[in-house]
Amino acid sequence: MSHTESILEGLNEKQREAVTLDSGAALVISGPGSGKTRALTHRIAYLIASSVRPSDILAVTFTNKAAGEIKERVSHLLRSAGLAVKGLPTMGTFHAIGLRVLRVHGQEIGIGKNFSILDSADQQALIKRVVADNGADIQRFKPGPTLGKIAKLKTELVLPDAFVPKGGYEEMLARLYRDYQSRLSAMNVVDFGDLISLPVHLFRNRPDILRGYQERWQHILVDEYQDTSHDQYTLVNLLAKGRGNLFCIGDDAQSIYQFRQADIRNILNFQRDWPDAKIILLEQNYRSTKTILAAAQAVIAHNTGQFPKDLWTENPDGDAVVVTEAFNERTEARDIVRRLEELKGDRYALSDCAILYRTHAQSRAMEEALVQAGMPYRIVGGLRFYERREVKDILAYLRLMQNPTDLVSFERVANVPKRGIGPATVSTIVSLGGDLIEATRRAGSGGTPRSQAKLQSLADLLRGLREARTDKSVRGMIAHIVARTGYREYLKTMKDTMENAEERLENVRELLTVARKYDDAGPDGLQRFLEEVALVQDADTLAGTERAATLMTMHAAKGLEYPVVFIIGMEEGLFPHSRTTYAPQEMEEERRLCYVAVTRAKEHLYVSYAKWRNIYGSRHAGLPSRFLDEMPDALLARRVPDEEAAFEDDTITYE
DNA sequence: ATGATTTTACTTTTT
DNA sequence: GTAAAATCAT
Repeated sequence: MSHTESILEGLNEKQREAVTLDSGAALVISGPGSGKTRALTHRIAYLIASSVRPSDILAVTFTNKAAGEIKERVSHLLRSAGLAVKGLPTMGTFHAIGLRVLRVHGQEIGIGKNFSILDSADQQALIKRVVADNGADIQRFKPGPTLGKIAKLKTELVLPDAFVPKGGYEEMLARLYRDYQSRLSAMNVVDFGDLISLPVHLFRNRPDILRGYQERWQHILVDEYQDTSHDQYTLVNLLAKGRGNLFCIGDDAQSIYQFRQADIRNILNFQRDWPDAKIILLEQNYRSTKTILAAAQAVIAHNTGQFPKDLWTENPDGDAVVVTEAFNERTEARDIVRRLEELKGDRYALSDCAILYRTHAQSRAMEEALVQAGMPYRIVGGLRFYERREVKDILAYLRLMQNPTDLVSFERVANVPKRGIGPATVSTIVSLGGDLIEATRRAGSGGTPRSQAKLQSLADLLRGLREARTDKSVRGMIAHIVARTGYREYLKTMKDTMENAEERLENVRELLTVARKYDDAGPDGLQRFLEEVALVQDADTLAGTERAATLMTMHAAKGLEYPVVFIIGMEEGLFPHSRTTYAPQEMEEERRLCYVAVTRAKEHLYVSYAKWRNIYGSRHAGLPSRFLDEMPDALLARRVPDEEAAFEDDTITYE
């Protein structure tokens, strides 16, 4: 058997067609459970088997997890096809690719080589300062939304100078944007948006540099194309305009990140951009029962302007979708726990079950019921590892070592652990600008003897840490920081419980484990470590292999599948969420989210709603979600559990 | 500068 | 209802 034959083995006709396409542009619309990753990985392996050099290939994904999985599967495919190739294609997230370009060409756009990356919380802190310092009304320019508007301008590739404000609000926004951006460069940092938009601007201004990348990446493949934003789209198109070999795969019906600037038009208008593009539809579903698939399709049919597709499956009909009306969120949760108990006795493990909800806040009632029943569970999302306070503190120290002008990091650690340096003093130091360690030292030569001493000791501490950078590994530096700052003692004195301090220390140890990878990296170790933690936010070791049910938002569930899926809180106002009910576009996105949630289920799907629900402390009557009405009755089995069980330990359920 | 108290706000979030 | 942020005493 030839190499290519081996790679094509086991693919269905459509998959094979996608994998073996000739050069040129192609769009593969891949329904849920239709083998999207399979098509993508086999395509890459096929190209290599057809003697394309691996280094000529660029594959772009949205998550590190996806990039890792593709890498893994491609090398496995190549190995089992008996192909010995040296090197693998360039595979990574949009942001990782952008970062690579910036590291090489930082000089050309004046950000140098040693910039660091601001994460979302840091951006938040910075924008607050900018809003305050410009005398903007905090009510009209709340940090989150303001940052959102700036991010949007960046994805639209509008630079501060090119932004033409209309009206007073935008006048101020323009000022804030300009100021925000100039502070970024003053600190020598970039935000996430810059990782994509700066390379695009670079390529537009420097065709010579673009040319080099076009030559280098002759085959470009993009995963989850429906989620690309305008700048990502432009980046891909600029690169692909070289050889014209562009392979995009995705599903317009699963576009659920428009609130994060994903632009569904990128996939819908693919043919306009690439008139000769081949379009292939993967419509066979290997995941769900006929019933589940039919329910999902019935819902999504209420949207307009999707790629027409007709999903089908050879899987059995399966059971009806069970629709449960609960009295309130607690009875809803208890009902699910009872159901989990039954399933557990049957042929399912808890790890086969996922409980999906629209908002994180909904997890609590569910958790309480699970804890009460002594049933193990794990929650995906919520507070992530790199967002934890202790981790951020240590990282801020490290970033300050790498980049002494990073004032966001400086502000974070200046008084952590508490050393009597308040906001007033910090802003004095910051206003001196430049190297903040140096600025601290200079600020320490004035003022009262008392504050002098404090500042000098902070300056000494930071200087000592920075010197440690030259002869210590990242791991050594973290240990050094913890030791020299008295961080351990600080954690213990915090008004937290003891176990909490222990848990926080455990997180610091976990950070050491991550850092170990860079032990042998030499002088670049720190920079590379900081890049990894900036770009890999979900470092939560997916140690969820134990027998536990999984709880997560519907967004977090995208790309996953479970034999048994529960969707809770199917009520108007919650899902679709009240904030989205009026704009048709957002309504359609909610519906796609429902489609995504439903199609996670392989064998059994349970959906539920509550007649009464506590939201922010007050009680609200709930109506079943319109999405339930959109599922044909023939596919549903409705039930209303006996409410007596609900009341027995629930005496204060009255008005 | 810091600890206590009140006010406020609150969808989703691959990087 | 909660948790973070703003405000108020010390």
